[in-house]
Amino acid sequence: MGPTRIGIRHLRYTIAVADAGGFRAAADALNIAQPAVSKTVQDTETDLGFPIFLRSAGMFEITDAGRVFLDDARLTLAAFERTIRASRQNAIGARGHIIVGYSALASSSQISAGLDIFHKRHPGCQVEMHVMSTDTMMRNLKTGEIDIGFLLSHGSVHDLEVAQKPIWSTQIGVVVPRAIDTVSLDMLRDSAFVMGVRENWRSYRTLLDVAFSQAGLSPSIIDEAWDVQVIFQRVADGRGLTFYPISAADSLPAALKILPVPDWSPELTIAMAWSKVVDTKLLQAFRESFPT
Amino acid sequence: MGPTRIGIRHLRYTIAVADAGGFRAAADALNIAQPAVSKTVQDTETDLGFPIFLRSAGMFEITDAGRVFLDDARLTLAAFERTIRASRQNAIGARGHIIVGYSALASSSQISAGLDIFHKRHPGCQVEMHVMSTDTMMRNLKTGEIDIGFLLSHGSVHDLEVAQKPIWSTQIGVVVPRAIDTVSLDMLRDSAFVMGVRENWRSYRTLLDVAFSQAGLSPSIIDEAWDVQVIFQRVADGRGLTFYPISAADSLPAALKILPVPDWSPELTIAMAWSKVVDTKLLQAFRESFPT
DNA sequence: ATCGGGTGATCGCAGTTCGTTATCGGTCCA
DNA sequence: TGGACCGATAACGAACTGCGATCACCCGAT
Repeated sequence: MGPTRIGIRHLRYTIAVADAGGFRAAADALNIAQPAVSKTVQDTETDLGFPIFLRSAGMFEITDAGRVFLDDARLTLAAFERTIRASRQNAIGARGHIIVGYSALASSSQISAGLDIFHKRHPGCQVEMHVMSTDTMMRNLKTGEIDIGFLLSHGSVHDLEVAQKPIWSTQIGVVVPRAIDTVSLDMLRDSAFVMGVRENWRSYRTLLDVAFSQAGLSPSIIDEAWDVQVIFQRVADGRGLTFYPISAADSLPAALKILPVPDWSPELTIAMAWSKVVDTKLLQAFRESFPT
Repeated sequence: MGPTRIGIRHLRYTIAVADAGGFRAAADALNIAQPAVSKTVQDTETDLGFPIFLRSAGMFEITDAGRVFLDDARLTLAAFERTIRASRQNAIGARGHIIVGYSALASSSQISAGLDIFHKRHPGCQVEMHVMSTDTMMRNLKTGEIDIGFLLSHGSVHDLEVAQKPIWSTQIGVVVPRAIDTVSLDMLRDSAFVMGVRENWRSYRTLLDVAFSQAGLSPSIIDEAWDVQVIFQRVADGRGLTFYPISAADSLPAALKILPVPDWSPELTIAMAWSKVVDTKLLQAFRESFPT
C-alpha cells in the first residue's frame, strides 16, 4: 500500500458532504461544482479502500467505517487549520494558541479576570475568542474546533466526551431603556418582549420557559432575532424588553440598563466546558486560571 | 487574509527541511528535486507571512516563529497520517487506534499480557506496534508519531514533556548458542562479543558500559550491527556472544539461549512512556492495562 | 405513464499546481 | 583561484483540480 495521495482537501470535502448531508449540498457550501466533490470523495474512498458514503437509490447514508474516519478527519482538519491560523496571526513566535467559544450570555468580568490571570502566566499565548450558541459550542468542542467553551449550564447540555465545571451563577434581570427605573412582576405581564430565536438560544429559552411558568408568566414575544446586538437594538428602539443575566451588564449598550425583578429571581449558571478526549497542559493551565 | 493554499505537502516538506538541516538534504530524503522543496517552503512562508528559515550566507537557521510553527506542524502531520493509516488498515470500522513504539529489549510476556487485557476491554481498537530505539522513541513521542513507548529506563532518557512509569525490571544475561550450558565471569573476559551499534543502542550500551566496569570487565567487541536480528544471526554463526535482558528470552531464535552470569547481575528496567502534552481517554485506558 | 425536479456519476476541457532539468549567484575551503 | 557545496530561479511537461454539459436514476405529481 503506497503513500497516500489524500490531502487536506479530501478531508475537507468529505467532511462537508457528511455535514451537508449530500454531495450537491456540500458543493454549494464549499462554493464549488458538484462533480469536483464527487471526484474527490471517490478518490478518498479508493485510497482508503472502503466506501464512506452509501448513495444508492434515494437517501444516502454514512458507513460505519466512514463514521470512524470522519471523526478522526474532523479532529485532524481542526488541528491543521489551527496550526496555520495560529502561525499566521502570530508571526513573532508566541508559544501556544487556544480557541475559546463563549455564549453571548457569558460575557462578564469573570471571564476577563480569568483571561488576565492566564495571560500573566503565559504571556506568549494567543487566545482566540468566538461567540457562538451553547449547542454549537458543544459540537465544536467535540470536533476540536474550539478548545474551551463558556456556556449556559443546563440539564439538556451534556455529553460524555465533554467535561464541565460551573464558573459562576448570576441572576436574570430585565433589560430596559435607561429611562426606566423600576420593574415589577406585574409590569412584565403587560410588556412586550424581544427574544433570541430558539434555533440559536435553545438552552436559554428553555431555562426562561421554566422560570416563566414558575412565576405564572406567559410573556408575549413580539419579535425574535438571531443576534444579541439586534435584540438590544430592538429594545433600545422601544419595541419591547428582554431578559439577560445581570453579570453581563457590562456588555449592554449605553442606551440600556438591566434591572432585577422583585420577587422573581431565576438563576443562570455559566460553566466552562472542554473535551475529555483531547487535552493538553496548556489547556489545563488555562482552566486553572478560572476559579470556581 | 484569504483561505490558505497550504496543504499537507507544505507541512511535510517544511518539516523535512528542518529535520534534514537543509534544503538539498531534505530533497534527498523526500526523493524529489531540490527546487521543488525551495518553492514549497517559499510558498509556505509567503502564506504564513514570516520566514521559517534564515538562509543567508553559510549556515541556515530556524527562526523562533518557525520553530513554533514546526512544533505544531509535526503534531498535525502525525495526526493526519494516523487518520489515513488507521482507516486504511481497518476498513471495517473499529473504534480507536494506538501506535506503540517498543525497544527490541522490551519484547516480553509482560507486554503481550498487557495488550491482551487492553484488547479485552477495547475489542475494536487497533494497536500498531513499531520497533525503534529508545532515543527515536523519545523523539516520536514528542511529535505524536507514537502514542506510547516501551523503552529502556535510563538516567539519560528524560524529557519534561514525556512521562514515564517503570513496568518491570529484569536481569541481563548472556546470549549463547544452544549447545553451551554454563557461563562464568571469567569466560566473559576471554570471549568475543557482538553488539548493537551505539547510534541505535545508546542507552543500552551506556548501561552495559557501567555494568562492565563495575565487574572489571572490558569485553572485546568484534562486531557491531544495527538490528537485533543481525546480532543474533552473528551469535548463531559463532562470531561471538551478546548480552540481552532475560525477560526477552522468548524472542530469541531457536538456535540461541540466554544464561544468567553467576556473580554478575546487572538489572535493566523497562518503562512505559507517553507524552504529557497530548493525552486521551483511550491512551489512559491503555496505560492502565499495564500493571506496575 | 410520463413529466419535471431531485439525486450523484461521467466526460471533455481549461487553469493551476507540482515536479523536473538546467542554470545562476553565493559562500567556504583547499 | 578553482571546486564543491548551498539555495534560488527559469522554462517546461505531467498531473491535479476545477468547470460546464450531460447522463442515468429515483421520486412524486400530474
